[in-house]
Amino acid sequence: MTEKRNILITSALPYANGPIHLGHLVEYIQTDIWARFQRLHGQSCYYVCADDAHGTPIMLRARQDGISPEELIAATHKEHEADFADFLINFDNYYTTHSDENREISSSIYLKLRDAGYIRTETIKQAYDPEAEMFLPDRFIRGTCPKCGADDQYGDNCEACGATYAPTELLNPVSAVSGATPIEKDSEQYFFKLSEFAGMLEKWLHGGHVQSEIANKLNEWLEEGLQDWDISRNAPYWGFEIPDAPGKYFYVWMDAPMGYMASFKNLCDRTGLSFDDYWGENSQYELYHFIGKDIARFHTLFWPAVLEASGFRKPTAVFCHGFLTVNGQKMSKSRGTFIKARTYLAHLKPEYLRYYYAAKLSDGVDDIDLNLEDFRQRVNSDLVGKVVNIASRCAGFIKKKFDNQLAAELPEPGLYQQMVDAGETIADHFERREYSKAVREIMTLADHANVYIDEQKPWVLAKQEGQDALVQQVCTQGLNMFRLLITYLSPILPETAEKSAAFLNTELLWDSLRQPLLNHRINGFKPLITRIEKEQTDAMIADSTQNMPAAETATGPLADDPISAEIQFDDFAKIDLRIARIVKAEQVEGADKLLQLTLDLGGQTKNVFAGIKSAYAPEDLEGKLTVMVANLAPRKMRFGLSEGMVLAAGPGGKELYILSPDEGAEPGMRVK
RNA sequence: GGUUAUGUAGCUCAGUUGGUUAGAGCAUCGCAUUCAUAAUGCGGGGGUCGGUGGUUCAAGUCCACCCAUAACCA
Repeated sequence: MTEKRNILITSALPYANGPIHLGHLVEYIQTDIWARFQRLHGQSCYYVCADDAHGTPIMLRARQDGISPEELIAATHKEHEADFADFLINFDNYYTTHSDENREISSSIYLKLRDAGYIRTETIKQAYDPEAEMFLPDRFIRGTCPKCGADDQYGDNCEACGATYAPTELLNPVSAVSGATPIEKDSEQYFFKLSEFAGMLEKWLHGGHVQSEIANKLNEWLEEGLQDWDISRNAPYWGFEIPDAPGKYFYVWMDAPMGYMASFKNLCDRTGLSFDDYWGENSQYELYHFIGKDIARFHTLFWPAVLEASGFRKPTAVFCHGFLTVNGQKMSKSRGTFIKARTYLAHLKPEYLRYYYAAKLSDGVDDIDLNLEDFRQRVNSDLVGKVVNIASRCAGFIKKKFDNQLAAELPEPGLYQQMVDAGETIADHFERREYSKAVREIMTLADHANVYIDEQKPWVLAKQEGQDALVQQVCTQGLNMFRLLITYLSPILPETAEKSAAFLNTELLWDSLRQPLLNHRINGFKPLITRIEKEQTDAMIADSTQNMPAAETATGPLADDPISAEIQFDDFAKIDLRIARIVKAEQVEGADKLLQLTLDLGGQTKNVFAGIKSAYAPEDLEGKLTVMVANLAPRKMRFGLSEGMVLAAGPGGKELYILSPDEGAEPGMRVK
């Protein structure tokens, strides 16, 4: 083997004001698999992380809960650590940004930046809450969007129309802290001169340190021109005070990435590792940050520039991943798809999720979808039906007939060798973070193994005289193939790998796979993974579903389009609604949205142009019963006379739903 | 609104520099099998590759515009 690599990797620091959810776990699982793979492959790989424990939201949240920020972050730290441990995330250190190490590192980096002339101050106007006596981050100002008029929008962008703006442009702004109207107030801020690093960053981003999609994005920012970065916040603020500036604190995004260093420093101090070997300016060791695509800017612009400016090495690479959707949509508390790590664990084993994520992760920044139906079927079919089944169908014979003793040779060494050789491709996929390809490759091998057993039919041989030796050999072949597969899967399924090692009575090491297990006594087989039942995922969703108070339901048909003014019965009675059968439906030449319908009212037919082309094909409508406004005054349209309306609901486009009566209704009947 | 991505079978995804009849897994259907946690094997059906134009002998792949989704916009 070539010389051992020295690797340090990190996952982004989760914010210490809330629980870990399945979206977070995409990243921790992705990183953990990579770390485990590197170690399994004989490399030195340290994996550190920490809670991101500073900033206004934590300060306010603690205040709201009536506890100190220290108490809040201590409690959250405990929860986070337990969640990660139970998802088998194997950190070498899980620390916090609110630590002595981080205070020292961020202060010393700041002083280096200042002494090198990379810090300047400038007085700018900022939003200020006169009642709470504090400056307000954009997110803590709410008001009416200046573009679309939507109420209760954040100070930086509108969730309704997507517009971005300055908090000062917001109409009727209020502080989310006190409800007071914010005023503008001068404040002296400390800026890091990011603009001086444009040349370095330009070079860096083309050096293969980021994915192409991220490089494109960085290019765009560089072309716009880099502005200096405001790294200070005013008291009251929860964080570290800037050494030479009383009342000024480091912006949370300044000391958060330094938390990577601080966590590692803490590990070094405990274990005797050399911090400088990893972070020194000329370090030859590898450093990787796994992050979500939303925080690319902080890790690929600010962070390399700060490291460069303060005499540290820059990351070897920053790996971005996409977001998690559940059942094809954004996670939603009201749909029950905002699933906390803890809630998941109450119903399901962590390895199911580790496997499913692995089966979908690539080296790209695409979002991945957790489709719960697919999740169940995929995990059951791949892990239980294919992989573990190989062990399960061989183990019985070895136990019953051969007292758990494996044969002295493999009947098909060629097949075994093929699977050993495939390990190289699989390792390559893991290395390049193409886990989905690695998984597909491993499952193809599992298919081969099952085909082999199916062809050899040990259950038939077992009933034949004098074939015992062959039965033993076939099952030995099968179990050795299982050993290969589960070793390849061990970065993804550490617990099952451990159980399998106990079953096979051996260690699972990538490098010893070349040598099959022969003349070897194994232990009794117990089910290694059980199937996911639909009840389990259903219960998890039910547990996650929060009935949102009506006030918080920001969107939805009723919120978007409130109920109209009250009417009297007479008003309603004027409308003559009738059941109608669509006897003919056809395209209207030249019309974008219309279909021409011929409606039978039981003896009388009416011609109606309906704007439902985007949602219905004519052939799907013919023969259907629906409801029409029969006494609507006819209206001459470009394509002919329309003699009524059919009733439909929905916002438009593909989302249009025409009404249909329950069975038994007949054309011409009045609807009342 | 701008930018960067994404849009391929019911579901989840592959499709290299444009090149025969667009692939896989799961689901579904049929057959076989019963060693195995109702697991396995063989076979079948299923797609106008988001839409519309264009470049080309040839477009899922390149270009333009449009639609939808996501992230970012200090």
